[in-house]
Amino acid sequence: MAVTLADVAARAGVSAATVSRVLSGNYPVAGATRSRVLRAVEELEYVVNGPASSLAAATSDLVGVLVNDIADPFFGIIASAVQSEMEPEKGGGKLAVVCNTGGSPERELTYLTLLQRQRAAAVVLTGSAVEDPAHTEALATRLRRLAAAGTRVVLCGRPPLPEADGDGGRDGQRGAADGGAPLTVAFDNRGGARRLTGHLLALGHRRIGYVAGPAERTTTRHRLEGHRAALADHDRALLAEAERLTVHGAYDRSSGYDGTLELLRREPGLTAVLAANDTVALGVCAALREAGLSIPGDVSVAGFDDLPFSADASPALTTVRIPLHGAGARAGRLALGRDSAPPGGVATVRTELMVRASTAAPRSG
Amino acid sequence: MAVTLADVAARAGVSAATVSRVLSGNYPVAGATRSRVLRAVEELEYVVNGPASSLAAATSDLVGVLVNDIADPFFGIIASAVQSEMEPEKGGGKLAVVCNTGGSPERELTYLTLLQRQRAAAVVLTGSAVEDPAHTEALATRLRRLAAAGTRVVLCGRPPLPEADGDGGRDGQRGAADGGAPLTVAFDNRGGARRLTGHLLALGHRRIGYVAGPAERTTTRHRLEGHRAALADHDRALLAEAERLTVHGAYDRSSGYDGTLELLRREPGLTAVLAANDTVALGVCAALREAGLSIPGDVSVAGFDDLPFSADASPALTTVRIPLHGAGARAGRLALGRDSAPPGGVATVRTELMVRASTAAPRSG
DNA sequence: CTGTTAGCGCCTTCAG
DNA sequence: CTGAAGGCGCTAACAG
Repeated sequence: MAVTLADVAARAGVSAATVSRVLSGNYPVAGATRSRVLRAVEELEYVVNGPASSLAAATSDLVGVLVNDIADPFFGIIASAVQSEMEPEKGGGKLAVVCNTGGSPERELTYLTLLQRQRAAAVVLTGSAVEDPAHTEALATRLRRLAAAGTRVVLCGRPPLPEADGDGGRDGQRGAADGGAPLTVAFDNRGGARRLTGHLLALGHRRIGYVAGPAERTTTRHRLEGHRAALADHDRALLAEAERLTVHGAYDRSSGYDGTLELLRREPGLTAVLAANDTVALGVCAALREAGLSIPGDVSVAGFDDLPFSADASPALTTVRIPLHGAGARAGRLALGRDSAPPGGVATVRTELMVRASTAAPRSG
Repeated sequence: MAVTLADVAARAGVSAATVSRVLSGNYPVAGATRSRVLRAVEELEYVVNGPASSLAAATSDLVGVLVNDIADPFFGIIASAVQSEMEPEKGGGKLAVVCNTGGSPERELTYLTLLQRQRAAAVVLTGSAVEDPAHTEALATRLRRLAAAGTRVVLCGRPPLPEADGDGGRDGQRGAADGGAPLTVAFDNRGGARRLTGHLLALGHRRIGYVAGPAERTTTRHRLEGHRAALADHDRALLAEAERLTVHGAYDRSSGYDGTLELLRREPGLTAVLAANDTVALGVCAALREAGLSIPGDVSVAGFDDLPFSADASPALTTVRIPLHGAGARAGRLALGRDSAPPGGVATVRTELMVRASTAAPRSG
C-alpha cells in the first residue's frame, strides 16, 4: 500500500540498508549514491514508517510531557518551552507529546503506561504532584519501570520523589543501569511564598486571608508553608489565626471568587488576600470588587506565578515570578540528555517577588 | 530485555496469539484462559510494545493536534477539549499529541511529516491558517497524502482548504478512498466581528481603531472583513478611514500595546479600539491607561474569543465568545470518526457578542 | 562504502 | 475457542 524502503531502494538501484543509512545519516555513504537515494525518496514521496523503525531500533523519538491542565498558561508555557528544545534544528528531532492529566492521578498513571507502551524516549512530569501515599507509591513504581525500560524521566515544578522506603539498601547504588532517581527541576515555592507574605507583613498587614490550592498537592503545601513560616517569623501569634484564614480550592478563577467570599464571612476585617496563583487572584479581585472593596485601598491582593496577564491586570498584580519558560527548557534539555544532571539530581529554580499595584499598606487605624 | 508477549504466553501456558487476543479484546477467548493471561500480564508487569503492534496492525493510536501557540489559552482550551474526547473511558483510547507550531508554516509541515511517519490515526489542525499560496499548496498536498495514508484530517478554527485548482475534474468525485476534503469546524469570525463593530457603531462610535493580527492569517482577515462590513453597512464613508485606523501585529499582548500607541499617534481623537483578540485587548488597555485615558470613559475597548480572564479584567471586557471547548470536542469526535460528518464537511460554530463594561457610548461632543 | 542476513514484537490469516 | 506460521518495514551486525 504505502511506499516502503524497499521501493525506494529499487528505484535508486541500491539496497534497503543503504537507503536506511542515507536517511538516518549516521553512517558514511558516497555522495553520488546519497543524492540518487534522496531523489528516489522525493519522487516516491517516501515517508519513513515510524513504528517499524522504532521496533527495529528499539527506540522512539516521542517525548511525553504530562501537564495538569493544558488550558492553563502556567502549563502551556512550560510545555511550550520543553517542546522548543525538541526542535529538529536544535538537534532534538523528537516529537513532544503533551498529555493532559486534568490533575487526576489515575490519568497520570494511564498516560505513563501509554507512553511506556510507545517506548517514549523521555517523560517530563510537570506541576504539582498529588500527595496521596498510595498514588505516590504507584507513581514511583511506574517511573521506576519507565527508567528501567530506558526512558528518561524528568520532574519539572514538583519536588523529587520521596525516598522509597521499601527498597532498602539495594537502591543505595543509584545512577547505575536504572538511571537513578528522576532528574528534577524544582520551583522554590516555599521561598517565594515566604517573601510574598513578608512583603505584606512589612506593609503592615496582619489579617491576611489565604486562598490555597487543593489540599493534597505539593505546590499547595509548599506555598502554604512559606506563608506560615513568614507569619511565624514575624509574630507567632499570627500563626494561630492562619488556619482560620485559609481556605482551599482548585487552581482556578472560581475558587478565588468563592474562597474570598468565605474569607470575608469569617473575617470581615481582612486587609489582604493571598491567592494560590494568579488565576485564583483574578477571582479574588472579582469577589472583592463585587463586595464593594477597592484594591489595594481596602484590601491588598497578591497572586503567584506571574503569568503574562498579571502585569496587565488592573490593578497590576503583585505576585511571585517563576521563570517557567527557563525551567521548562531546562527540563527539556535534561530529558534529551543534552544538559548534564544538576548536582544531586535536583535543580531548584529561584522565584522572584514582583511588587506591583495590587498591594499597599492597609488603611491606617 | 523487556518482557514480551511470548513471555506472558509462556507464563500463562498459552500461545502468543491468545495473549494478543485477550489484550486487544476483539476476539472470543474462554473466560478461564483470559483470566490466566491477565494474571500473567500483571505478574510480569507486561506493557504492550506500541511500535511493534502499530507495525503489525498498520495503525497507531496517536492523534496529532497542531496548535499555533500552546501557551495561549485559546489553543489550550481547544487542545484540552480535543484530548478530552480521546479518553480511554470515552471509547477513544487514543494518545493525543499536542504539537506547537509557533505559527510557523515550516514547522506545521514538519510536524505533519512527523505525524505521518508515526502513522497517526488522525490529525487536527487548529487556529488560523497562513494564507501564503505556496504554503497553502504545500499544506494541501501534505494533507492529501495523510488522508491517502488513512489518517483522518480535521480542521478546527480555520476555514476549509481552498479548492485545489490543479486537480481539475478528477477531484470531483470526492468522498471516495481518499476520504475527500478534510472535515472542518469553522468559527464564524466574520459574523462575530461584524456584530461587535455594529455594537460600537450603535453606541455612537465613529473613530474606531483596529489592532489586527498578522496580515496573512485567515482569522485576521475574516475578523477584519466583518469589521469593515459593519462599517460599510453603517456609512460607507467610514470605510475610507478604516485602512488608516488599522494596524497589524502578533496575537499577543505587546502588539496590542504598541498598536494602540501607533493608533493614538495617527488619530488622537479615537473613541474606541478593537483588538484582534482578548490577549491583544489587554495590551490595548495597558497602553490606554498609561496614556491617561480611561476605559470606557475616554476610549472603549473590545476583544475577541472571550477567554476566561476577559470577564475578570477590569473593566470586564466586551468581546465575542467562541465556544472553544465545544468546537474542540467536536473536532475530536470527528477525528475519531465518532461523529458523523457535518453537511458539506463544514460545521460552522456560532459566535456570540458579550457586552460588558469596557464599551460605552463615547463622550458626547 | 555497500549488500546480505537476521531478527525487533506483534497481529492475523489459516488450520485444528 | 486455540495454536502455528508468516510477515509488517526497518535497522544492525557482518561480510565483502
